[in-house]
Amino acid sequence: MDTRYDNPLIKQRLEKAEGMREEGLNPYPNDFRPAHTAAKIRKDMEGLTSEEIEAKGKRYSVAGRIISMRVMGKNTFLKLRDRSGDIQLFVQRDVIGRELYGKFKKYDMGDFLGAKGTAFITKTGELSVKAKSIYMLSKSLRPLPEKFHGLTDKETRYRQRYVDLAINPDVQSTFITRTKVVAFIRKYFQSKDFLEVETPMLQTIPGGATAKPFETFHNALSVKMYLRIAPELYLKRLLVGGMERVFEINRNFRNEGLSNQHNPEFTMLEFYQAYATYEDMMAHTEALFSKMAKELTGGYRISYQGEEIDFTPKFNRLTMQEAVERYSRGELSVEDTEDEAKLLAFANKLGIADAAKMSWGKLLAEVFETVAEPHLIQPTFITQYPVDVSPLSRRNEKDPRFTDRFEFYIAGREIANGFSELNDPVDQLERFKAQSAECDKGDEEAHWIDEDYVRALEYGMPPAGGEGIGIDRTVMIFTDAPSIRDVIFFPHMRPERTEG
RNA sequence: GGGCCGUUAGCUCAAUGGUAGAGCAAGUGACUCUUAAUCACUAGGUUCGGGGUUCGAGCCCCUGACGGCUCACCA
Repeated sequence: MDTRYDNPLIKQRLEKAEGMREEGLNPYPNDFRPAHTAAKIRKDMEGLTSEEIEAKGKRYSVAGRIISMRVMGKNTFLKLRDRSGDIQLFVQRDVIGRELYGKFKKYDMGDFLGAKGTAFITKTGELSVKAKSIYMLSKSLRPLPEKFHGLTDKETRYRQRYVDLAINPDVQSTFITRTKVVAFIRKYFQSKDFLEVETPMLQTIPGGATAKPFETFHNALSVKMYLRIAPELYLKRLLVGGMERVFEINRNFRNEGLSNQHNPEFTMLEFYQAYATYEDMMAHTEALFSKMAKELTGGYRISYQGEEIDFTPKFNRLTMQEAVERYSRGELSVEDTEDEAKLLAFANKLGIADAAKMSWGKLLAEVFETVAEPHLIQPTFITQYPVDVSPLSRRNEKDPRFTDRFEFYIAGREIANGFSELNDPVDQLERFKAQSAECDKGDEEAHWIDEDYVRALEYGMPPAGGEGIGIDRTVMIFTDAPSIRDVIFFPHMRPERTEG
């Protein structure tokens, strides 16, 4: 049963639309072509006096959504919003005619309107368009939220993002910044001779990360498939094939919990460069973030949730062990972290669950995450990751307990993860097998054995560095967004109506 | 998944267990330079759903749905 028109506010508007049809007018025409935007008019008239503007007499045509309307007898002021911003429209009965003005007064906030006219400045100093003619372009049936408080209910903002975008001005600018971030990244890697590629989202062996995948099924092939948790293993197959510099910006899917920093599908940049190491990856990261800060904000310092983040190179750099020492305030020194008993005692003190079952490397990583991670506010590289938490990274030549891997932190969050790639097929197979054993022990996220990937490595993969950068989290930093939901147009939620 | 908080008119919010209100939006009228325009009048509600306690429930209890924050897991 359709109850939508029970709402008197919607019914009224519907009746207005029907009234137009009865008069032979289409409430949804598509024959008006605006030649100008609000911003264009502003730019044209910038710095001119009222007299100069009127003397120009240039005719404009604009279109947009009515976001406010003040009828004052024979005059009406309304604000029109287009993609570039807002422009005030001044409509007078004696200009557009008594009959049209009478109909026009019944237009509603939210309607799309086209107008033609000349620019002028009102007595109170606002640049406006004096309408010579107006056109209803699309009748809005649902009332928009209130003009002063706007729409603040987060659930409605996320579920009905179109309303959020239409009336909360900062929302569009957040997503415009998102687009700029992605565009900047493309430009950066293209300038470094990287090729943008696309690899499978549907995979039979979900690899390249440790995470629970979404499952699906391909009917024609009659095979179980998974939405990818990372593109990594495919991109490295491209290295095997001789594509020495590749990057991909695309969605990953992980069947895990949601939070302020986790959406089930999220966007990841991954890039791989032959004849490079994790040091080169850190250099790219530093260049990318510092240049991006400059391009987006004009400077190296930005504000995130009340903290100043400084992207002036060089970024901080600590080994994992050094970070533990520093942020445990010396309670667990670098030397202590070498002592498994001391490390375990400290982990227990921190309340890390199942610490006794963990290997030394896993324990170190857990302790690091608990004690140091939240303090890594400024852009910081953490290096020297233990081999047992790094199944795809190249071993450090001086200390085989570690890999040549780093993670990049901003505002206490992991933003990127990069390493010198493991290209020894024998070592890789052993690590897959070790992960497989973890899997048998019940670790649902342990890496699967990907035989074809090992076969690819057996043909020979050039030494390489690779990295993944979380795009959503990066955008959060540059838009001062507290939640990942604020930088994803349509964040996932439970369905709003539960029928059946 | 755990804990805490929330859900009342289109929106933003009120309401000791005692007739559910306001502002904006809407309708009617006034108004030829407004900026959250102003003024007058009018209309607008299954208080998230279900059950219970009570003479009486928006409020108390139980239960379900959805969301926010947070912890756990992860990027």
